[in-house]
Amino acid sequence: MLNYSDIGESLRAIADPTRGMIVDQLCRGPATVSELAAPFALTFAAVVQHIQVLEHAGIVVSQKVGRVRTCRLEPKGLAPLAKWIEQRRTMVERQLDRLAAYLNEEDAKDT
Amino acid sequence: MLNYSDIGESLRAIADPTRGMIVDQLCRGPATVSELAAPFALTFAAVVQHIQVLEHAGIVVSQKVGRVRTCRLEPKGLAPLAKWIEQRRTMVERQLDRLAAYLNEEDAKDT
DNA sequence: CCAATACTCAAGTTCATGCTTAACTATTCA
DNA sequence: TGAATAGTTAAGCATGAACTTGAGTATTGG
Repeated sequence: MLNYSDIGESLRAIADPTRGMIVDQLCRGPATVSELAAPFALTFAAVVQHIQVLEHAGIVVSQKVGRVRTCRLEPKGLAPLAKWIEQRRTMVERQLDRLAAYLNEEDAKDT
Repeated sequence: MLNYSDIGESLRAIADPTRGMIVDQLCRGPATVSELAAPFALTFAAVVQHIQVLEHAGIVVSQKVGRVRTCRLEPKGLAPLAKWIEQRRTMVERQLDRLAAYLNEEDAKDT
């Protein structure tokens, strides 16, 4: 069972609006740092810092060729997060099932 | 296609460690505000504020009976988030497939 | 009815994070 | 070689979010 400590960092990484939109952008394919920075009304340095956070969290990988750094999403990066959410969703479903079963039981007693 | 604006609030809601652990706890079943507060070295008020954030984000629902408020996870609360992540994961997979196909093509040319 | 419980709310403080500035390195190209 | 491009890094500022305090309401039990 995954718990919060397993996903905290990636969660905090994508929780920032700018970083969330960078992920959205990288979904459409790899991009350079300049390309990623272009849509934002931020300094270059700010965007670089965001990319560093995403890389440290294992969500983005990059490689530098010459003076150009190209970033892309790490395929396995979002996997633990997906798993954590899915685990919680199924547990809540099971809770609902148990509740329904309990209510049926009570109902049967009454009649 | 979901984009960041659709999930930003729920993402920011669960990105906080305390709130993440509250969600973890609620996974095991409904709990009162006092029960949720117990594990933390925080004031009651702080935990109440966290619960309010989770409720506002649609992740937690609660009802008050007498003086006791009982909280549980909203089954649909994490659904958009799960969908957003899944969309991104499949898009990255497709990128990898395209890359593999391209590399195979190049390979064929060389031989 | 009084005390204890369970929670609510408002106001003020503190601290982390995001942002900018500015100075720097490395690469490309004319 | 010199200028432009692409990115890196460090330092400091500033805003918002998390937290505390303190005072309040509503409910329960003896």
